[in-house]
Amino acid sequence: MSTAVTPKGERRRQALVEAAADLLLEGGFDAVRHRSVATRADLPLASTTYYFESLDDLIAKAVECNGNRDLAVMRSRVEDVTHRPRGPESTVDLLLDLLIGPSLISVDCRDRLISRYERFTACARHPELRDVQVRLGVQLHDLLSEALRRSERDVRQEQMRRLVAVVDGAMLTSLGEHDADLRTLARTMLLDVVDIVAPSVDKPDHIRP
Amino acid sequence: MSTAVTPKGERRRQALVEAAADLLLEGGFDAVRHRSVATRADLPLASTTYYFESLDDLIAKAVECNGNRDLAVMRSRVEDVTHRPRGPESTVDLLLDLLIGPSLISVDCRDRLISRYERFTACARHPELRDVQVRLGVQLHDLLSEALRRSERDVRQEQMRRLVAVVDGAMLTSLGEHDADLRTLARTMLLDVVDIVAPSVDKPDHIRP
Amino acid sequence: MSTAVTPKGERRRQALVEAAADLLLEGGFDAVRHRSVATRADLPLASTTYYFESLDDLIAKAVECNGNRDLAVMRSRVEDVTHRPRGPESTVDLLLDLLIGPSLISVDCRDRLISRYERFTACARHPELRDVQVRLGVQLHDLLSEALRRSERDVRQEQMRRLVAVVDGAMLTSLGEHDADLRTLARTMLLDVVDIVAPSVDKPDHIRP
Amino acid sequence: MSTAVTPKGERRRQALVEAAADLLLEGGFDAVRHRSVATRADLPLASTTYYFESLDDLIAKAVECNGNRDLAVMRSRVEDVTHRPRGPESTVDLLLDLLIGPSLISVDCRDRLISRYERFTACARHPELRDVQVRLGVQLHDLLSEALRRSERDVRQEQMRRLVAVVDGAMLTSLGEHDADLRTLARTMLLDVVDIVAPSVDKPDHIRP
DNA sequence: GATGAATGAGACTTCATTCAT
DNA sequence: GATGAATGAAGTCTCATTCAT
Repeated sequence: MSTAVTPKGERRRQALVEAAADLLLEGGFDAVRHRSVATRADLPLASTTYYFESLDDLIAKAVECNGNRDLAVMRSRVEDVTHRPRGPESTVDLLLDLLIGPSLISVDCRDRLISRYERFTACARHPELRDVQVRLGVQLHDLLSEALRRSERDVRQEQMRRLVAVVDGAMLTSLGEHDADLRTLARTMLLDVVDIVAPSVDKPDHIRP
Repeated sequence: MSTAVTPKGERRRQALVEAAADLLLEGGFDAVRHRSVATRADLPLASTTYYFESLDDLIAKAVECNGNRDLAVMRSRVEDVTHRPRGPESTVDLLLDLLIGPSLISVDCRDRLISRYERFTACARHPELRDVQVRLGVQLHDLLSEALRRSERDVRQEQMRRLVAVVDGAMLTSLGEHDADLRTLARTMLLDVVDIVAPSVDKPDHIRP
Repeated sequence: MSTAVTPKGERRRQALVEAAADLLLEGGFDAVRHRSVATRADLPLASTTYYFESLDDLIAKAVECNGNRDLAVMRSRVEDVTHRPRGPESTVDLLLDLLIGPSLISVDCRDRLISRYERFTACARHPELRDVQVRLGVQLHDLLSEALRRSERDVRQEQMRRLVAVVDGAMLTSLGEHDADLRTLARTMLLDVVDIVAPSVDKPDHIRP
Repeated sequence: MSTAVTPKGERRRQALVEAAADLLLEGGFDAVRHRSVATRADLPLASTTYYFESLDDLIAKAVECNGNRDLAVMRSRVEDVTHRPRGPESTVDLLLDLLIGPSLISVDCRDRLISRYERFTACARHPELRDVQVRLGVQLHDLLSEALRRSERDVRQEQMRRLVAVVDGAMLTSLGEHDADLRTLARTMLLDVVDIVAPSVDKPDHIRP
């Protein structure tokens, strides 16, 4: 009883959000139903409508939850960032470590990635999700800035956005491929860009004389 | 009756696919239902299960149809490609003209774009869609190669893929933003990359003296 | 097989309407639910939405059905009308026989009456019921005209409407009373009016010299 | 604290009854729900079950409340009754002024009327409402008697009941019509009756020489 | 006394699919 | 071959009421 006690209601609400987030991760938006969420959280069906105005509301919360989980995972990875070797290749790997993770062996990891991109496309048809998404985007970029600063790389915001876009584009493409090794694919593509961009990534002072 | 006549059945099947594709475009996957498709095609409800094994089957065909439509639109744009001015900026605009279109005024155009990215993420959960997607990807790249060749730009396959990835990543990001001007956003980002990549894209010696 | 065969679907639809009409009669509007109707008609739940656009649609049909039943009952009573004795009292009884029935012993008969007046008030909040109600009103008045003509009474339209209004008002009032004998109450009130009106009811030529 | 202070509980109970009465007026019986009443009264949901045995109990109180409001409105109209001109037409208008009001422009006024007749029919299915209704009926007739006495018209109880029945019947009928002008309709019908009944209503000798 | 929390029952409706014709 | 008819399963959501505090 040393930690601040979360009121029971809030705990249940959170349990529902997390159940919904899990389902979202595992089965996409179609898997998030009142029934499935309630069952997963081991709570009565009616609790899903008691704690949330509508299913869309619950889904929005689940989306936010997954976004925050995504960020939390990345944040934990930032801890290990300092004192890395320099060089373009290392910068690329650093970025991939943060955005994608060390490898994609676990299904869970792949699901998290898929869900991330489903989140983007969902925003197109569901404007109510955009606020969440924008907030998550800001945090992501702060986090990446922090990571690059820690590793003493001087990468500008714009460069960073561009590199992230390349990763996103690469991931997106590979979602449509059979047995794609997402990380390797993104890595190749990223290196390809960075190869040329490199001077500005790791040695900013050399780029424009 | 010696000429190639599409049998009535085949015509109907196609009508259903196109109706489904329209719905997919306008309302996403959730909008494609047996009923809605039949109504849109002005055909009996049962024809949707008669001509297709299941709804998923019909959806797969609709996805393919929309992919082909996407390609057709781009193909028609390739016609106007020749004799363009050179320079990185023009290359970027060329690419955007092909991938996104001259502008995004019409809702229809925005829908086509959204649908394109929904297609990618859908593949992640529905492996049966990947074959189609791979085939479409190949054709897209052939088409882009052709376009660049026509405009006498010497861009390598890998560079092209990378630039497409940037566009895709940029588009994806902007789907999650309010009132995003998709084309301008992609353009800025692309120019940002190309600016540096430029040497290898169009006559490097002209960019940096 | 000598009668025209009603297609099965139409028979089922009618069965649902009648089940709904029964429930409407017995329990009022609140008693008409998808489930209750389906159960009563011994048909699957989904048939109620298959045959009717919505519950409101089904209710409207049930209302019409009950209205027609009401008219049918009255019509059958008209058969016995001819060769009645004259006199104001007899005119009143004739009207009551038609509108209310010979007595109110049976619950069924009371329900029919209650339902009739619920129909009126329902129209106030549900404009979609008014068309039906207007149509029924016209038929009622034709029927009453016919009845009075048969009994060789020369009552004018306006007089008739007025007398019907008295009956309706009396019935309405007695619905709010305990153990009210609806018919007797209406009779007293009607006689009270007719007493004075009488000359114009049964001896039109005497009323205005 | 010696004066008659309504305890807080009683005030709240009354607030709930009035909220329910408002809803009853505006949306009919279907609009009276625990939730809607609590929200309208700006009181906790549970207070609706705390202060009333059941929803039906609360509804009964709301019905009574609306009945009393109806009477209060009429009572206030009685104030202006004295020194009216005589004649059948004026008697009719007096009655209509009391029962219906000067005009039906406001929605609020129409709602009050609809609710009045819904009250009658509700009694048919809900015997627990009849006590209230009987009490209201007595008060209405006292009030009408008073009004007629004030205006120095010598109308007998039975005549009055009969005239009220005509008004009620006319109103009921017009609820089922499109765009009905309730007051005009009732007026025409009433005049039609009174025209003949007149002798006993106001100075018979003036009507028929 | 009062109420926030909670929920079982049931409301209306959609839909993929089956099947007899 | 084609389709109108039909339905079980499941969807979202409302609501009267109970109960612990």
